[in-house]
Amino acid sequence: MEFNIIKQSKKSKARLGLLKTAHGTVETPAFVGVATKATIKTLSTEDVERTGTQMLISNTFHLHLRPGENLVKTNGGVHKFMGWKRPMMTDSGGFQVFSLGFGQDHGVGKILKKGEERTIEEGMQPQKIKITEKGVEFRSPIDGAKLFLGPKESIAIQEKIGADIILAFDECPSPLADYDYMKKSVERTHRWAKICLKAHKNTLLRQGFGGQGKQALYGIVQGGKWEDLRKESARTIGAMGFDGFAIGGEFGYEKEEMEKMLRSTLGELPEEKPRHLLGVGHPEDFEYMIRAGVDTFDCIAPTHYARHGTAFTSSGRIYMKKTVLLKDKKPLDPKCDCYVCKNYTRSYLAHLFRAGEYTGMHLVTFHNLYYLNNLAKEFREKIKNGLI
RNA sequence: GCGUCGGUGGUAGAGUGGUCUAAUACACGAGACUGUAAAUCUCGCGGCUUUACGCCUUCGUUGGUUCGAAUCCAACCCGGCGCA
Repeated sequence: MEFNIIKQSKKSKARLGLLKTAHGTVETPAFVGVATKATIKTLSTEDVERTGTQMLISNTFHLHLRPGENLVKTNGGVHKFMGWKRPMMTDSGGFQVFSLGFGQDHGVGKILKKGEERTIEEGMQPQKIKITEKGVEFRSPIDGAKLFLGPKESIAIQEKIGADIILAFDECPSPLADYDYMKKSVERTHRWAKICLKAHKNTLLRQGFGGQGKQALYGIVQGGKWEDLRKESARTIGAMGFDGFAIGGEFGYEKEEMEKMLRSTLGELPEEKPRHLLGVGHPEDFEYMIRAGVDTFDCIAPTHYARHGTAFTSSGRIYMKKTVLLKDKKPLDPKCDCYVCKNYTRSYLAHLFRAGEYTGMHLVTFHNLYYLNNLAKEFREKIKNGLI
């Protein structure tokens, strides 16, 4: 993997870049589609290409559970397995430490709403999983079987899955974590990062080091909403020799606060290396993330929301189940060039959603992904033209 | 015409003397969702209001029994089935 910054904005930290991998080049800033189980739900891989998606992220934990990394490997790796020709990354399973742990216990997402008062203190453990120095004991959501995932395991699995970019195994701490919990958690994530780096280096040495197919490894910065922890984490991870970086966890409530936190975090990382922001990407997030200097970012919103009936459009969100839409013969988004907007009416899409037809989810998923990819493209244009 | 079974909220369908505005499901309405536990979840769904488990109105219609009826009785109306 190679990363070239083509243009650095003078107005902000935004930059235009080219992320080159063995499976092609990603023009950054770019939206990364979430293909957790090696598929964008409801779309064929060909459909995903047609949405303009440049890169996908799959998940170590989920592919390990099913079908198992060995099966992926015997199919020639995840690209061949799913027929995807463009770049790919895999998440390490770190997010599942949160979502299957404290996230599920407290019914909260990674970004907290204002007014939440519960806290997680140092030493506390989630109900369903157990976090130790070695890693995390999980229960399979499929059959309840006991599983263990730690830094070494995660890297070994990701090497077999074979994405272009893999991530260090981290703890994605709950936004409810207090300062002391966060501090300990970040320190452990740093220790795990070191183990991941060493494990992957050993693999590369065994393989004869380098070559076009060399898998890049990103370190993950944590620290929650505390600026000192974020900076410390960025400095520590930034100095370890990773190929790039990912920012995980939550970092504030308000968009302005998030931008500020992101900027100070990214300010501690080596400029020349790519930064990926994990799991943030509502349309409203694009501007501040890109202005802060984020190169790539993934988010389940376009695909997840689509299946739940929410479309992202140039005039805001549209809820597909509203009765009034049945009488609306306009395209989903008149300003969009995607084939859904060119060929179908809101009326028809609303009908499909009311009827519970899969095609509705498929079409809105397609549109949402197209819309976000196009939005990223518009921001690249803005950087190019010095507007942002 | 006789016999028989049955008529419950938008629909289907529980309930067979008080704890019934009436289970449950669906439909409908309003929300939520940011490295996917998720084609999911939450809330509302007779009316009114000082939003309380307060008042009023509802279980085909009318009348009756009872302290009290969706529940028991009578007549009537409507529907299914059987026999003429």
